[in-house]
Amino acid sequence: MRKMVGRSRWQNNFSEWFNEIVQVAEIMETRYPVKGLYVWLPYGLKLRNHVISALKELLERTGHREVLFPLLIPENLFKKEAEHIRGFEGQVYWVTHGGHDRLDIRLALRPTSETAMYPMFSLWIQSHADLPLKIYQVVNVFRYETKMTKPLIRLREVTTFKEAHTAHATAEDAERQIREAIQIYKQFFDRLCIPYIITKRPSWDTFAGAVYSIAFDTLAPDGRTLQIGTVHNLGQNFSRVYDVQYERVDGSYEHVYQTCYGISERAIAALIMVHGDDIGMCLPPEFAPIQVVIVPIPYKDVQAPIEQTCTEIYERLKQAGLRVELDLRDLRPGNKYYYWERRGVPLRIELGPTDHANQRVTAVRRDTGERIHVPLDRVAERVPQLLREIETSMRRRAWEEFRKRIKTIASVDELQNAIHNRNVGRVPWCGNEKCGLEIEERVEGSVLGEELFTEAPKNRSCVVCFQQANKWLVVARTY
RNA sequence: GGGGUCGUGGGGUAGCUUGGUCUAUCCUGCCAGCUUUGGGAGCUGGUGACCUGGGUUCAAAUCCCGGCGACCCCA
Repeated sequence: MRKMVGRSRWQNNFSEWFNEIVQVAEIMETRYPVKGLYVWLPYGLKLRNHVISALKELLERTGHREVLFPLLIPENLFKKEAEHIRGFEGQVYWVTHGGHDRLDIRLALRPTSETAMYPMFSLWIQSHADLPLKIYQVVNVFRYETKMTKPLIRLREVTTFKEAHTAHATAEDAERQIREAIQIYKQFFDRLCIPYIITKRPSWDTFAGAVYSIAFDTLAPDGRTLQIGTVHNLGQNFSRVYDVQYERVDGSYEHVYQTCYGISERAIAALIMVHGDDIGMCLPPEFAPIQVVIVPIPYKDVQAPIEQTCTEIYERLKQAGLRVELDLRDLRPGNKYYYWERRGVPLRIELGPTDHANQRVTAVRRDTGERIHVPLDRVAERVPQLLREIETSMRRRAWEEFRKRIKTIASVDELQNAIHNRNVGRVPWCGNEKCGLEIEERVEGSVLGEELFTEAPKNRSCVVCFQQANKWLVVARTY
């Protein structure tokens, strides 16, 4: 049996690895001549579409309806909510001209869509019967990043922003919606086999205009966390400004309570990085553009029958609903192995003279390198089974690796040490903003927030002020 | 926000310090042919590059300035 592929470059030269794989696996063309903009290639776009479908399915199943808003937002609407604009104004692209004419009102390329949508909400929502309103869209958004850009991770055009927006009659219902959103995102990332930690962002890192923000973070091989999803409770901050009111049963009026939540193509970045190794990607079968590749090994005297059998297998798997590719190119088998392995195809089926003589194929798992002989007449049942096994073990392995790198720690010094060693630190915290900010001063990481869905620390003292701690604060280097 | 390094065929590079036989090196890729096929085969032939704009100079891949782009470090 072949040993699992190494991960030294993946881990120690992650940035280089990532940039190379994104290109070599034909996810994106990174040479587009504008900073922070990239081209989706056919293979990458298929991957992207599968990811989008999975989330759409989860959103539709929970009563969200898809819409599509314009890209341009007039300045006066965009600037209505003071906090919101304060958070975004430094990174907005403005359209100032139409042809030769200077526009009277500048138009923003949406950095996010609250200010485009909520004026419409005020037209759409009249009575309590219109609530809750739950919509989403998958669009591009623009943010003028001044920092170094990186494909799929830090972009000036986020091309795959899956944003949901909801409106509710009561604060309680908005809270319920937050919990639903978290459940949806959990299921989504579970399907992607991406591990995550959920935190409530600290007050100084809340989404501009939100009451509070909750975020999902995963971990890159280089020890930085990657924010892959956010859920915001907007309270009535926006509905007051955009005058989104509804009429109650008793005839009185109230502003709606809102939430919004979004996921970008960072989910795809996570998919690539979390499951990668030194050769390249390894994609969970649900999302792999090609789930199975068949590689014939055509020795001269048996070439025709082997290719014939491969074609039959190909047809059979295709009929079983799998995304399968038959590689008949005139290349050596080894060359083809590397080719498909880099692209993350989860399962390879080889058929050579020995297999042929024994009426079997050799299946090779991308995640473990394990070789499995499958009788020809059982291929159609065994392959889907193997794909399920691959998914399960990919998910388990990813979570195991993730958990190992979340370190529970009792002092600031140890925290700095853990972060330095490419881990995520989890420290007892009193809940005071001052202590949180001091931690950011004293270690080379940032506060992700207070960990949610976990037991509060017992008999522990805050690592800064040594008062009774009631929360776990998660700290890491971040993207 | 501050500092630094760099830009040569599709990818990776040599050449730059000391300007001139650079008609630009090597590896890889790609195309054609032969030969091969159980982990990146071999041989032959072919294809293809000095980021951009200005400046210095008899002469610029090489020196200077701007732009665009890439990467790294610090806050």
